[in-house]
Amino acid sequence: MSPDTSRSRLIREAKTLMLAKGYSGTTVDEICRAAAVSKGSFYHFFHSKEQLGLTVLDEYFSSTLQPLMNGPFVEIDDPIQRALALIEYAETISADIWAEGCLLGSFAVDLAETSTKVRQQVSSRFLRLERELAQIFKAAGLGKAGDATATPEELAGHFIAAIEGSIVLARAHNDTKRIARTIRDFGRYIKLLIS
Amino acid sequence: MSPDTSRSRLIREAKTLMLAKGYSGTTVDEICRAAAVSKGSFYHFFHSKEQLGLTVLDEYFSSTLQPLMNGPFVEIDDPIQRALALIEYAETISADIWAEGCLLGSFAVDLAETSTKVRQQVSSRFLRLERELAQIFKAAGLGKAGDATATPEELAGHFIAAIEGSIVLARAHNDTKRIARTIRDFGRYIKLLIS
DNA sequence: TTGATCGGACCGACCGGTCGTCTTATCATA
DNA sequence: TATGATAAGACGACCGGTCGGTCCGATCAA
Repeated sequence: MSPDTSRSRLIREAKTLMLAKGYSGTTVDEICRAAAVSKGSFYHFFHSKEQLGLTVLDEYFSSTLQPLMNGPFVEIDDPIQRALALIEYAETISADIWAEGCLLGSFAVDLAETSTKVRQQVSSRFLRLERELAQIFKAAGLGKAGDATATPEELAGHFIAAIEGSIVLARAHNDTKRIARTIRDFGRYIKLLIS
Repeated sequence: MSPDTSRSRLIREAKTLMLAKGYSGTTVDEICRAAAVSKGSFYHFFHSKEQLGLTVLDEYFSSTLQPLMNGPFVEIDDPIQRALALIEYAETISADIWAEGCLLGSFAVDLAETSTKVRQQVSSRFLRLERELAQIFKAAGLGKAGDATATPEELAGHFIAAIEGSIVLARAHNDTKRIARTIRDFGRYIKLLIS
């Protein structure tokens, strides 16, 4: 599963450290030390710290965020029940997958005005999530009405924002449970829209 | 209003730079250069970078976030209309006050695991906002019912999370309007709870 | 033998922070 | 009104250490 090569160790330790202290707050020396790899080896595998960052971002998305969209809810046929199950699933696993923060959000805050390349990667990955969520919400019949109702895209944006924001608050208050609580409340909103 | 002393210039430029590049990504030399102040003077006014950070945090809260809670809505007598006006007010001014990000959220992400002092300051200021919001929601009769309804505190937490998260997404997508859009959608939720 | 992998000394620039010195405003005393 | 003591403010060279990144020789499997 995780091969434990020098390269994979560098990525893994970089992910942990950057989640804890941000991109700028994490040094290459520190990553090398944690991965028990020399600096020469580091620059054999990555030609810059930024390139490692992009690689870590990719790994984070496909190993942590993508699985979220492949939860058990995908097998539910009724689109309304599927949408509700998705939110419930997110609530259930939230404490596990976001206990240390979210790398997309962290990189967005840290690097949006510093590295265009990172910003674009973060943006496109958030958009991918948003599109998938909007599709599920739309299939559930959400956001079809006139003026006063949200579009599926707005609901998806609200959902992701609530999650990302609650991750920030969880860090600030040192209280992981906040994430699940906020997701649960977003679920109440969706239930109101359905009924 | 803003005195333009060396000290105030240091705080102002530090705020701008730290919003743009985060705490770790901003150096003391850089702040001194932007404020046209020598390094000796910097350490005459602040005995460390962290102390400047705490000062900037304080200034940011009282000059940017506290005014949000003193908007025109405070003069509305009907508690329901007041709650709705608060959300609308937040939506209106969101593009202005959060165009460059939110220092509370940024510091939470950057420093929560590095500096206990900063984390506590961020936490207590988020809590202050949350309590005030919860009070307004509670007065509007929100969250009094049984099991299936959110408490005023949960709604306030959801509101702040949605705002903080949308600020992160706005940075990621380089699109400030996202913040207002998310706040508007939270307003729809509150309207549903009222009716 | 060759190319991937690894090791770590080394680089110039920059980090947060110190220090001694100079200038300027304040103010009691003569 | 002139004087001298005091202190706040300003300055930038300087400190040891660390930054991201380079370089080249050693090691190892094919």
